[in-house]
This record gives sequence, structure tokens and C-alpha cells, in this order.
Amino acid sequence: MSKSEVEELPVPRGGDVVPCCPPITAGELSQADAERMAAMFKALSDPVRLRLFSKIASHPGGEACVCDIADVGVSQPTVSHHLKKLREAGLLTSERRGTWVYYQVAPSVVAGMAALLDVRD
Amino acid sequence: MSKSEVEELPVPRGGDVVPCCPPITAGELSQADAERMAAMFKALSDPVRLRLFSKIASHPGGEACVCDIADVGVSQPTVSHHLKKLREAGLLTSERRGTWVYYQVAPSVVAGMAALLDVRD
DNA sequence: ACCTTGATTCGACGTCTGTCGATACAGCCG
DNA sequence: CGGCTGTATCGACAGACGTCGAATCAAGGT
Repeated sequence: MSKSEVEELPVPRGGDVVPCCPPITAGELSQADAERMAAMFKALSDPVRLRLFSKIASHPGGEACVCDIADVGVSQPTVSHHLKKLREAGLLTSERRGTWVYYQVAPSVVAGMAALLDVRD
Repeated sequence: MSKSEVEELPVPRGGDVVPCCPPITAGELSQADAERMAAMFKALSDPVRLRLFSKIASHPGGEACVCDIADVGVSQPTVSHHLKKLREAGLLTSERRGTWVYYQVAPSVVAGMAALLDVRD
């Protein structure tokens, strides 16, 4: 087994919109859908991760170097740990360019979360 | 101190839209905003809570009796515990009518979460 | 080669969280 | 009143989580 670790969610790249789940008002979530979505919400359920995510999302192009966003009040290993969590949840992708590592938001995945929360009544 | 417990977020009722936070692409979240939003995402970060929430949201009128949604595979005290968490996060309100307790979704709060995740690029 | 800088992994620690059974509370109905 | 049903609280416990310092890996520069 070459990947016994936490399974990394596949991250769709490009402009394709991935309808992860119907709006939550459309019907009950299945057990499987609930677990997948819960994992994504859990990734954003920490203030540090939320700030890291917002720093990346608000950077031009939706991407940022770790060194640009590391100032969130915790140690640098902790920042790395949180970025890994966000990446494993499929909300971010990472790419090494020379000395630095750049993280990008996965827009379609985040849009899927927003679509789930469409509760207009 | 009459409420030394977990502080319950105020739940706006009625049709008024509450712009909790600007889209996450608009700029970095402040520490305080990050903590408030993280608390909401944390409330939806559990599969059981997500299924309870979806059952209520998909009920007509966005409200449901506990007895109608309690079948999610965990014990009744655990269901009650999760509903309390969702209520404390401001995502649900509760109301006792006779023997039964009805939970309703707080649409504007959920809409605020969705607005935060507006990451169109 | 070596050292420096950026980033990840490792190991440990205290805290928070989800779960349960037992118990208590709130209304209805005989 | 006394029992019954629906819901909430309590106390306990195992497992997950966030954090850190130390160590390791990756690229560049001198």
C-alpha cells in the first residue's frame, strides 16, 4: 500500500463546475455525501485555517506563497500543518516553484460548498 | 453572571438579510470574523449534524420536529446534543409546541456563510 | 562543498469533541 | 394524581485535534 495515509480528495482543475451536492433544501443528505461535505466544512472550522484560506483567496490570482501568508499568529510548522489539512480537503492545491511553495484555491470545490448552502426560502 | 455558558449567537428572524462577512476574496478576514465564521463552519463539520440540518432544511417550511429527524444512527441524547450545537452556532432556532420541540433553519445566517464562499474568479 | 532560507515531517502534550447510559425535566392523558 | 412519551442534561470515557520544538528535506547562493 503506497498511500495508507489520509486519502486526498481529487481536485478538479480548470473551469469545469462540479455539482458536488444539490442544495441542502432539496432533500436529505446521504451518509456518504454528509461525510464528504463534513470533511470540507471541518477544514474551514478553524480560525487559523480560515485566515490562511482568506489570505490565499484574496491574493491576486487566488494563489499565494506560504511565506506571504505565514503571519497568522502560530508557529511555521503549525501553518504548514493547517495548509496540509486544507489541501487534503480539496480546497487548496499546492505547487513548488523553486524555493517557494504556492497554494491556490480550488474555486469549483468552494463553489460547491456555497451551492449546498443555498437555502433561499 | 446568569449566562456563563457558551454564548449563543443572536439569530436574526424575519426576512432581513444580514451580510455577515464580505466574500472571502474581498480581503483577509480579521481575527474576530475568522473566529465567528469558524464557529459556524464547525457546526456543520460533523456528518450527523449535517444530516440533521439537511433533514430540517428539506422539510416543508424549513422546520421539523425532533421526533421526525432523530433517525440518524446515534442515540437520542446525542441527537439532542448536536441540535444544541447547531442552535448555539446560530444556524437553527427551536420552539416548543406542546409535547414536541420544533427546530427551524435560520436562512439569513446560512446565506451569509454561502456569501462568504463566493469565490468566482 | 557548505551554509542559509523556505517548507514539511515527526513526536509529544494538553485540550476539545462525539458518544453513550443514566437521570431529570416537560406536557399530555387516563 | 400517576404513568407515559418526548426532549434535555449530566458524567464518563475514548479518540481526534491544535500546538509546539526539534529534526529533516529542498533549492539557491557563496
